[in-house]
Amino acid sequence: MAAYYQEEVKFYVSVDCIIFGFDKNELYVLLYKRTFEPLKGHWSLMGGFIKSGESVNDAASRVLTECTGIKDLFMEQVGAYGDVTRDIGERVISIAYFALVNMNDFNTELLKLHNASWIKVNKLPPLIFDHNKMVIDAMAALKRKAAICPVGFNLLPEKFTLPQLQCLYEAIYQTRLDKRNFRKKLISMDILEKLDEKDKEGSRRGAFYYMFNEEKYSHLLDSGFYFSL
Amino acid sequence: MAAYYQEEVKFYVSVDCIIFGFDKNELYVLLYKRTFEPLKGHWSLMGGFIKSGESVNDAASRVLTECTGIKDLFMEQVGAYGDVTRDIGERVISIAYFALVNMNDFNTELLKLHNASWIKVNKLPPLIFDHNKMVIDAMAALKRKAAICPVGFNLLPEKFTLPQLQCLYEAIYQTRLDKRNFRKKLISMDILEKLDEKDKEGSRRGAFYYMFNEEKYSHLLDSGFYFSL
DNA sequence: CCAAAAGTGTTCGAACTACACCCATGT
DNA sequence: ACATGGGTGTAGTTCGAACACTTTTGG
Repeated sequence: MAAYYQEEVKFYVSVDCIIFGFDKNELYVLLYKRTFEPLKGHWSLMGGFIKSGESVNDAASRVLTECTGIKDLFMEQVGAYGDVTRDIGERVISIAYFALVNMNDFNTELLKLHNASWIKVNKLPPLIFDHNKMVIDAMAALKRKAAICPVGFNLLPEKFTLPQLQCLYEAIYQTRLDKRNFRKKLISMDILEKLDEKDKEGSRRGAFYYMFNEEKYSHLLDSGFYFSL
Repeated sequence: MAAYYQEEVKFYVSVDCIIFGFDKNELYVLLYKRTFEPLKGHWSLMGGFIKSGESVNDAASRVLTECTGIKDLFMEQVGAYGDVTRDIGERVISIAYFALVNMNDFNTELLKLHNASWIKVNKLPPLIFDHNKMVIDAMAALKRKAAICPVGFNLLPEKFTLPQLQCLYEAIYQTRLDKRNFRKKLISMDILEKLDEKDKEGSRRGAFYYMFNEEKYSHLLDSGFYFSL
């Protein structure tokens, strides 16, 4: 391959992943304690260096699969972070991604293995480098995305209840929503499938399970519908 | 400085700038014909490699200043582009930024010097690499941004008329807007200053000039107001 | 006097908000 | 029987969408 750009400088480039989870009415981020220098022992996002012959997206996928054990998570780029001194080791340019995962799919062994924990987004500890800013930016990106695309379902089990779904959106938007208005809107969209089965965990009466109907949704998209919450 | 990451690979990292301009009811992008290999002679965005000791944002500012002659343009990151083969020379990871500029502030000599031209966004030629995608993504970013922040004014002269402003938003959103509704909304926001002077270019009758009042706007922001169009 | 763009109010319907009570069930 | 969360409908308001005519003035 011709060396066109010889006189230019090269940089380390990494990806950092903001992995969101949801459980018991709270949004969580997956954080871990660094096991290597610099800043060994400090809280950090999951990340990794981009390897030769690997696209930036592929690197993010790889890191996500490594630390969740799940392939093909929903993920989206947040942005590039390029301050000269953002990494105190050496200069590293990093590209942040957020991902959405169903916390119940998770085996706790993997967490232990990586020295990782789920931390409530409202109670973030100080993170290394500019990782706090990354999480904040990722939250904003999630809000924007969740308002116009039905991505929230990635944070829930396949079968979920409407109260659960409402709690999820309340956690994402950091606000309270009216129960009746929320249900009305969701049901009128006609993208959910109501099951006969009930979840009896949360209450004596039990709440009906629903499933997101991908097919209906993409059909509606074709006919000019767009999701908005 | 300790060499913590020695075993990792380094990459060329560049910035590419989507510079938007507006004139005579049309949105333009500043493009240039490459004067160096690879793909010399092809249409391309303005870009440049990140230099040692320079942050990614600084690199974008530098490139913008170099090719517009203007400092402190409004600019915002679009995202990182990291496909392995996106650059046919060698592997380069690129971070795209869009910027907004008043086309009238422009000296045509600089354009000549860089072999650059203003091209209508609706009539983009094929660009090198993934630059077409970058422009499309930048358009989307501009739409999103313009809907929630008064950034459009950066594309206009300091003094502008309401019909001009409306045309600008029509160009950004790629749609027609109702004259009366548009004026009503803008004026009710109370962020514009009406001047006594008229622009007699566009019509016999002439249209009153307005100016964006930064101070009023930031004052309103403090009291919970938010821009939305 | 005519062409061409600037400027101006009102009405209608859709969508959002607010709000309170009954239901089902396990203990 | 009661405590707990699940489920339902309506009225009022606000906001955006649609819409047509008058004004100004240079040529």
